[in-house]
Amino acid sequence: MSSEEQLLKNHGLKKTDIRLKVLTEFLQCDHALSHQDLEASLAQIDRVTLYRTLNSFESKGITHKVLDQHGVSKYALCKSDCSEHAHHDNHFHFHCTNCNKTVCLDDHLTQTISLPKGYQMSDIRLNVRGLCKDCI
Amino acid sequence: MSSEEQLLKNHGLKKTDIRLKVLTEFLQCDHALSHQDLEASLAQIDRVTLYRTLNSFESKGITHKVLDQHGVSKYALCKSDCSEHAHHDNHFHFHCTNCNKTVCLDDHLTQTISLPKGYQMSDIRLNVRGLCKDCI
DNA sequence: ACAATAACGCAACCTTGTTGCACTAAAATA
DNA sequence: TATTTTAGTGCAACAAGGTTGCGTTATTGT
Repeated sequence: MSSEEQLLKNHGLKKTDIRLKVLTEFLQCDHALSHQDLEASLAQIDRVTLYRTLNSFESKGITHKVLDQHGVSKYALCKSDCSEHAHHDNHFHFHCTNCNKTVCLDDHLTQTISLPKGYQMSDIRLNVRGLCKDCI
Repeated sequence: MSSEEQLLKNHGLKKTDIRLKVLTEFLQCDHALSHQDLEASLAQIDRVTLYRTLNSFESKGITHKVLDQHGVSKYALCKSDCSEHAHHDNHFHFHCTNCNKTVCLDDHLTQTISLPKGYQMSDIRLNVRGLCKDCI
């Protein structure tokens, strides 16, 4: 059974051509992919189906979503134990201001953040912007 | 001269009715405002003009832009010495997951972030999500 | 007061993303 | 294996956020 099929099975999703193709893209790629990226590499795929595919991957914990520097959604495979009800995607993300690629970083927040009185934190999104290795 | 007029003069923008009204909104408000917020409180304003107003405020350093948790632009007055060429908006922002209000926090990043080899950081966006004082 | 310049208002457009519905394919069951 | 259930797909239509072009109007420096 391919990695793609394994992923679908493990997360309780039916095996379909489109899902397998989209997963192949993710597995071959070292950065986060936008809807537009995927539409380009998988021509002839219906855009609505692709949106729905990305949404079910996210809600089943196969991928996590990150908004890039322009507010556009990008998706990347979850490293490990994300489940339907809890994403563990509080790691940082890097956005290249030149090529617009987004990559996951390994770092987590260590400093404490002081909030105004009465505020309650649930999670944190830290986005680093700059130039990636290919754009320096 | 009103604070609104002062702000326009200091940043080299012509004084117009619309700009004064938009600035009044910002001065009266303790959280960041979206285009939609402003369109609602300043009815009868042309939406394109409002977009252009917000863009010139940002490029002249009167306001800074922050993307909220859904990727929608919100604008808030800059605290002090932002100029045309350098925003100092590396402070954190808080997004309430209930009422969707965005506020500026005073904290800055103190921890160092390790990037992959060959990557270069230019700035950081840290967004805290949670519940604000009115939504707990 | 006047000319130069910047701002405004409108129409049209683009991109990202969603919803409804009819049709088709996957998988569970018999 | 044939059937039935269930989920996925494709299409049309729509909505929100945001931009561009262009003619008109207002602000400001002389």
